[in-house]
Amino acid sequence: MSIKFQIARIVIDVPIPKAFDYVMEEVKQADIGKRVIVPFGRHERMGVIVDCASQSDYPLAKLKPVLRVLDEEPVFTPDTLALLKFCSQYYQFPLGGTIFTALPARLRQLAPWADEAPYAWQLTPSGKDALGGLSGRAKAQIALRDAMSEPVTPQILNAISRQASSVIKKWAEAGWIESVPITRVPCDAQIGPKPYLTEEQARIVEAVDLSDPQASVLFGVTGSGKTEVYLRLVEKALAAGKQVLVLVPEINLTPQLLLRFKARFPHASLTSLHSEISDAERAREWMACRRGERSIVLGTRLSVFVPLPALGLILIDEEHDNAYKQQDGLRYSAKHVALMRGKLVGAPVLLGSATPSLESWFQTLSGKYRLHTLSQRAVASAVMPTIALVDTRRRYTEDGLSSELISAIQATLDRKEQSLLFINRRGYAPVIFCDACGWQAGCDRCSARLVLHRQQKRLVCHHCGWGQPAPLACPDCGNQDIKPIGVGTQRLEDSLEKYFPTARILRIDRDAMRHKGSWAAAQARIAAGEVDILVGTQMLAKGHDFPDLTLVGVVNADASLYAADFRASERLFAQLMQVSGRAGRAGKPGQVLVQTAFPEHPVFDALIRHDYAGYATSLLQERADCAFPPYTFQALLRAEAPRIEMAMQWLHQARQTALSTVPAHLAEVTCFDPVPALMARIDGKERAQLLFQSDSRAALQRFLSGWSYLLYELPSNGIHWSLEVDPIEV
DNA sequence: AGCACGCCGACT
DNA sequence: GTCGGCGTGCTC
Repeated sequence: MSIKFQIARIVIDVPIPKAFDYVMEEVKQADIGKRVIVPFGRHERMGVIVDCASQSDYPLAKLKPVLRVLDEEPVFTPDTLALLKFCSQYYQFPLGGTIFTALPARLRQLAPWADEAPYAWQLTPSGKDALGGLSGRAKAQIALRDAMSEPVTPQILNAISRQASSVIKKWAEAGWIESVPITRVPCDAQIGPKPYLTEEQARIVEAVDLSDPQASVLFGVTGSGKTEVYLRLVEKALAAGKQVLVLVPEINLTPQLLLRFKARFPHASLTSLHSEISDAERAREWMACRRGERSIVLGTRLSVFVPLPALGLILIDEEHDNAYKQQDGLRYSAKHVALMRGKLVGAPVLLGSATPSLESWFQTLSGKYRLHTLSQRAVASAVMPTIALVDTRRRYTEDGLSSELISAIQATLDRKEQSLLFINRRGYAPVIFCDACGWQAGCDRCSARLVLHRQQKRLVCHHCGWGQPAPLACPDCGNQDIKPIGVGTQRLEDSLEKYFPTARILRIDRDAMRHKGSWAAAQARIAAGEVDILVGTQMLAKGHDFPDLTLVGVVNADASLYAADFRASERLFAQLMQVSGRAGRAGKPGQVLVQTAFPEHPVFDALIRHDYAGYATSLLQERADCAFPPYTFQALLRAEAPRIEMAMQWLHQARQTALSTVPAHLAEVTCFDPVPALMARIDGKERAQLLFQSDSRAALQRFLSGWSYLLYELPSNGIHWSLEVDPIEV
C-alpha cells in the first residue's frame, strides 16, 4: 500500500535557496526528477520535482497546481539527483540553480523537444528510376538527388539547398526516398593489435577493482602510457556491463584521446560531450546516456553530472588541470564531484597525471587514495629529456633569447627536428614604458597594465578585452621614445624570424588560435612536419604528442617564482614538467633549456632531477607550515560593486551576520577581515573578498550551512556576490 | 532572476 | 499636476 502524496516539492531556476510546494494529483516517488511547468509569480516557469510530500509548511490554500508534467521518465536518475543535492549543499548554491546548471540547455527550454534518433535520407530503387532522368535547370533537385545516392542527414541536405525540406517532403510521399536510422558506423581507424602492457601497467590494470569504490592517483610521466591503462580499464568495465565516464580538462586535447578510444572500442557506443556539439545533440546524447544506451562518455567538467544508470568507472585525465573548476555560477570542482559520485554509486575513480595536484598527492600520502606509479616511458627507447638552466643574469639575452638557446635551436633545425619555445605571455610586450617621465600604459577599467600587440598596433587589456590604438608618444609628457619592455609570444616570434629567416615558425596562443578550426589546422601542420619552431603559451604544454619535437625552450618563467598566490609554485612546477615532457617522445632524445634569473630556486633543482615526488613533498611541508590547503579548508565570499567601498561594506555586513547569528560555529572557523581582491578592478567593477578557514572540513561546512542562506537576505544594492568553497585563487 | 509596488525629481 | 528613477519585497 503506497502513500498518497499530493504535494510536489519543486525547484526552479531562480537564485533562491529553497524549493517550492505545488499541488499535484497522485505524485509518486517515480515522478521525482521529472520536469514540470508551474505558475511562478506572474509567469509560468519550468521546474524539476525533487520530492513529494503529503503536507506543506506553506498555507495550503495558497498552493498553486502543477500545470503540466513534461517527462514520461525522469530526466534525472535518483543517484544523479542525490549527487546534485550534495553539490548544492557542499557548494552552498541553491538546488534549483545546481540542477539547472547540470541540465542541457535544450532541456531547459519550454519548446517540446523531439528525442528522435538521428536518421538519414536515401534514394529508394523507384526513386533512382524516377529521378534518374532529372536534368537541365532543376539544379537544386539534381544536387539533392546526387547527395542521396548514399544516406545523408537532413542537416547536410539543408546546407545543399534551401528547398531541401520541401523537396524531401515531396519525394518521401512519392516513395522515392526513405529515411534510415544512422547506425554507428564502425570507426575506420586501425584497430590493430593491442600494445603489450609493461609490467607496471599490467599491475595497475589488475589493481583497480571495479567493485571497490576506491579513489586512486595514476602518477605517470608524459609518455609513460597512462592512456593505455585507461583503455584497459575501460575494456574491463565494458566487459562487466558498466558505463564509463572519462573526464578531460578541455576539448583541445580531446581529439587525440577520442580517436584512441574510438579505435580501441569501435563497436562501443561512445559519446563525446564538449562545447562544440549542438544543443539538440547534447540533449539527445544526455537522454541516451540516461537510458543506458551509451557505454563510454568522454567529456569536459559538466559531463560529471550526466545520468548514467550503470556507471562503474570514472577516469579523470590530467587531474591537476584547473579547468575542472568552474569559475562562475555553481563554482564546483568536477574532480571533487566525480570523487563524490564514485562514492555514491560504488565506482572506482582514477585520477591521472604526470604532475598530480598537491591536494591529490596529499591524499595518497595520507592513504586515502591509492597511488599507482608509471615510472618509465612506455616506448623503451624513449628516455627522459635532459634539462639545463641558462642563467639570464650572466648571459646577454636579446629579445628574450640567450645565445645558448639560439644555438640549440640552430642545432635542432640542422637535425631537421622541431623546437618548442614556451612563454607564458601573449602579445608583443607586456609593459609600455616612458623613459622620460615613467608613465606606463594601464587599463582604465582594470587594475592591470596594457599589453602591446604590434601587428594590430594596439594596446590590449588581457583582463577585460579593452583595446586602443598604440600611442606614438607618451600621453603624459609627449616623449616619442616609449619602449616596449619584456617579451610576449609575438615578440619572440619576431626575434626568431630574425635569427632563423628560413625556418617555418608557428605561433600558438589564444590570439593566433582565435578562429574555429585554426587549432586543428595547426595540429595537422605540426604532425605533417611542416613546422620547425613552435612558439606558444600554455596551450602547447597540455597533453599533446609531438613526435618530432626534441628541443623545448622555456623563455621566461620567473614571473611566477615569487608570486603572491601560494599555489603559484605548484602551478609553475606542473607547467614546467608538462612542457618538458613534450621533448623527445619517439625514441629521439629530448633536451630542455630553461632561462631564468633565479637558477638557485629549488623548483629548478627538482625539475632537472625529474623529481615530482620530492618537490611535492617539500611544497606540502610549506603548506603545512603556513596552514594552507590541503591542511586547512577555505571558503571565500566575493563581492563586486561599482565602488570598492560598497563591496567592502557589504562584506563587513556579511561578516557581522556570521559573528552575531552563528557565533557557536565560529569556534572552529577563522573569519578574516574583508580585503580588496588582488585584481581589485576588472572591467570597471571593483572587487573585494572575505576568507573563512578551518582545520576541519566538517566544521567549515556546518558554519557555512548555518550562515550562507542569510546572505540572500542582506540588502544587496548593486552588489554582485558569490560564495566559493575550496577556492583555487585566494 | 524578474517583476511589482512605492515614494521623490524634471517635464510634455 | 504626471513620467520615471531604482530601493525593497515576493515568488509555492
